[in-house]
Amino acid sequence: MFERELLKGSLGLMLMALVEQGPMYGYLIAKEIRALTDDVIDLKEGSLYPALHRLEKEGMIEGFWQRREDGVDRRYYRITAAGQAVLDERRAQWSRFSAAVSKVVSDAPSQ
Amino acid sequence: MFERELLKGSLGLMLMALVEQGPMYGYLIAKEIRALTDDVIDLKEGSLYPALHRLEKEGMIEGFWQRREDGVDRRYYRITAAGQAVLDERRAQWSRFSAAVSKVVSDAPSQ
DNA sequence: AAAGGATACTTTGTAATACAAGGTATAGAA
DNA sequence: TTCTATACCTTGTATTACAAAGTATCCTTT
Repeated sequence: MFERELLKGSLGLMLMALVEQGPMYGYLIAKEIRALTDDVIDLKEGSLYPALHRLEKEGMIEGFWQRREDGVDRRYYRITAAGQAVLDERRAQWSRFSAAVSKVVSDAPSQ
Repeated sequence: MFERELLKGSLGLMLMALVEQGPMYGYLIAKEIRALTDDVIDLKEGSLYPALHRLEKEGMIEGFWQRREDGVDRRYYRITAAGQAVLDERRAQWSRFSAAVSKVVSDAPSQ
């Protein structure tokens, strides 16, 4: 990912936002993000799984194993009540922050 | 700064965007960013000065000392030609990235 | 049948960087 | 005199995305 540093701080937010819509597992989350963003954000496994573990450890999401018919186990995650509250907060924070950066960065010189 | 991680990757961009408008020195840049963003982004000195040094070392901006009447030295920075090219690129990148995050994070469930 | 790719999860080590906390120095206000 | 604002600097730390490696299954292609 060439926007490596940009991703920091917004990855957890995106993961929580996706999991909020219903139980999802890691691999699918990565695919969803690629699809939604036209490959602008292409999450690597070394980022994705540690981030999910981190969020689970913090109590933001909770994971559970689900066995498919073919015997393959997948770890689904859903958002917790605490996670929902933090998500709402972080969503607002992202709005403020991205608007602030855009303002500073915007082509138009001040005034 | 409570949005510490969010800032990563966008700080250099903001500094270059401000310096693009004309020579500015560090302390003033921090004040400008606070003013423009209504204190949403409050740059700490431990972030600001190393970031300016980094950008200068990379050849994105160039600094020069200017002495005020009272004898105080200030280090002004202006953007370089190379920096201007990179800034244009990063500005576009920021647009793509922030739009992508906003899409993933947006309240509306997909479809 | 063998090879490759997609699916699906995991781990270890590394590089990058915002910031806390300390420092220096001057000028003006309380 | 003490405090605040101005203006710069540095060292050490915590965080975290990612590269790279591994495990295992299934399906498609050669």
